[in-house]
Amino acid sequence: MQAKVLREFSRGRHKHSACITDALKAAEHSCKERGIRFTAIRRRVLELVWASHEPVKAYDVLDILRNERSSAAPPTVYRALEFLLEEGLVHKIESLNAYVGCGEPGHLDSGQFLICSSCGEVAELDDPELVKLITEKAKQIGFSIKDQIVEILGCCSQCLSSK
Amino acid sequence: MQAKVLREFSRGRHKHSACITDALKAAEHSCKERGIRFTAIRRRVLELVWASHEPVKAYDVLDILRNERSSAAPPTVYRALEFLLEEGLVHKIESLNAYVGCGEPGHLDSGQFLICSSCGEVAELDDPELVKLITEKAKQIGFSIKDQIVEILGCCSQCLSSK
DNA sequence: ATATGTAATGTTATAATATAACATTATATA
DNA sequence: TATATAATGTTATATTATAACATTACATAT
Ligand SMILES: [Zn+2]
Ligand SMILES: [Zn+2]
Ligand SMILES: [Zn+2]
Ligand SMILES: [Zn+2]
Repeated sequence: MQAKVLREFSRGRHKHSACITDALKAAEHSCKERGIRFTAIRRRVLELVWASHEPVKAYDVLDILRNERSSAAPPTVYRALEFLLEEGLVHKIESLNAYVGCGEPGHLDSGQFLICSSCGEVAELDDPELVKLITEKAKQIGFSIKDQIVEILGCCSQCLSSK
Repeated sequence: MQAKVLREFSRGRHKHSACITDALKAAEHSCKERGIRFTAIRRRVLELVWASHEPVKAYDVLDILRNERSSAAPPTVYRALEFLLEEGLVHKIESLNAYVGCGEPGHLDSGQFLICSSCGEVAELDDPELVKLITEKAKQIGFSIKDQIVEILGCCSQCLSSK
């Protein structure tokens, strides 16, 4: 069984503007469905997080936002990120203190992240088999799982083949 | 197949001083074997990281160190932690920005951490089966693994049974 | 024992990441 | 339109981590 890829590596040139518009459209839809406000700030922060396939730093988002909105300050960004995290629209990469857009808003389990140390991009998998094994292993020692963080460091296929 | 527990939850009262002395002894031995200097600062920082079964913050270590050594400053602690991380004597819990002692210095793979949100303690597993599955899943999409981070959040058996 | 190079620590400053607390404004709906 | 709630503005500060350079300790060769 192969893992489902929620968020891909960019794999060379592709029409990334489509990644962004898809993500925004999905977010809009998801929020509308849940009766939740997808404000201009939240939308713009999500757009900036999706600027590339690399994880984005909160203060890099802030630097851009400051040029557009004089009132932008750290809480502006962190509140928007908090909202987006809660709604499952972005994920935090804990080992990088950085954020990535979620390729499939609203999927249940938290994904597994592949981090390429060569190109810096991050992909997201959703692998029920892996989640299940982790759950079982924990259960065997009497531990009850609420959430799990899986961040896999290495080199993506694109970077491997271009060596 | 059951995961090997490298670092246990404390499971109620136990002679924790033995955990500390064991860890220091193991570290001393490991460093001697590798011809590496286990200085007083490094030893003391490791001892403080092992103060309990909960992960420890760098600045909490620093606060204690300052009372013992007037020259203690952030680099004092971060350098010691960096050394201990490199030697496999401690691990960083990325999702908490905190550090735990390694229950079995020198084991090869990075472990899997169980974080109890009730008591705050952290256990470490070494499960080759899990490592293997993660490696295979990554391989299936052409990704080559260098390292992996697994942090499992939930509730430990001790806390579950005391509810 | 002394010189020499390297590793470790000291010291000061600052960068990077994140939150607290309270004021103001916008939005929904009664 | 009044009211409650959610969102944003604003200022300050907490937390986590590193840069850069000076000094000291240690191992080893002479
Ligand atoms: Zn794209
Ligand atoms: Zn890559
Ligand atoms: Zn103990
Ligand atoms: Zn517990």
